[in-house]
Amino acid sequence: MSAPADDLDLIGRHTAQRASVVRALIDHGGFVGAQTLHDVLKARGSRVGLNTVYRTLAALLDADRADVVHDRGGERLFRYRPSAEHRHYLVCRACDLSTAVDADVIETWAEHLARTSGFAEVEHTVELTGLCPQCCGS
Amino acid sequence: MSAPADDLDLIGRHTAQRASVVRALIDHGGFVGAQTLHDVLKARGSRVGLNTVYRTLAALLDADRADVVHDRGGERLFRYRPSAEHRHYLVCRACDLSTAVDADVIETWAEHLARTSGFAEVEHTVELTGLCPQCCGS
DNA sequence: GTCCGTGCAAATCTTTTGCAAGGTT
DNA sequence: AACCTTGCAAAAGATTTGCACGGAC
Repeated sequence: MSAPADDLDLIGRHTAQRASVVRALIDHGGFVGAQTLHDVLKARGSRVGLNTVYRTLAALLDADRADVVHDRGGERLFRYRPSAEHRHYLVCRACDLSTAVDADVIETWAEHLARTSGFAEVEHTVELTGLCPQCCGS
Repeated sequence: MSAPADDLDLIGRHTAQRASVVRALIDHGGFVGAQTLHDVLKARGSRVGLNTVYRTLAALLDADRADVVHDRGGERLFRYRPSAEHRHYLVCRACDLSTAVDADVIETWAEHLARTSGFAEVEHTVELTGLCPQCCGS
């Protein structure tokens, strides 16, 4: 079981609202939209404002404790990141199941590109989607 | 010089509006937002509706004649793709200068992932940003 | 002539912001 | 007590949609 308190230290003051947002994000286990997370919290009885959800997620991103991808509708989906290390994910387009993938190749390539392109402060985003074994069979 | 007529064949009927949208996208040379493109067209005197710009861009994406990236504000930026082949770009965060990069490594990695992950129809998006030589010096 | 594309405006949707009230340190 | 955080509502911004008209085939 994770300890949201550790994460809260990274994103500001300890409040019940932020704790419940972080807990809900962790419990969800995969990528989830801010509005969906808000709905989940409401269903749980947590009276948390939508903008608090947004701000908490933004703070987690700032602290490198969350990853973000764009879904096809332009909505941003967030996923909790237990460690502070950079990660990439393969997400199922049908059920949203997401799995972290080994992307050392990408990191190496990105570093090489940073050195040879003349560009500074090179950052990269990699989004992988597909149909998971469960979904491509059905 | 490119021939928009060839592109129009891919996206539906030949109309002056679509031609001007495609022409403007090509002339721009880099990534540009739909609304900005609309402004450019207005400045040129082309009375094209914003939704026509959106539809034309969507049609180009469908036909693999355009690439899209997300800027930090959530806006989608489009770039004309002369050939139908898959490409990746390194975009300057300051001036939007974009250059295509050699991403064979990525393609190979993505294919490998598709074979080993159990996922089907794996697609990938790679977005690279940095500060170009012009901008990181200033 | 038929059907698709266009334009205008309104609607939709996500995300951000203003401000007073309440909680944290 | 000082300052940050919350919540509500409204604003902002991008993209899509409804519908009547006009052009393409």
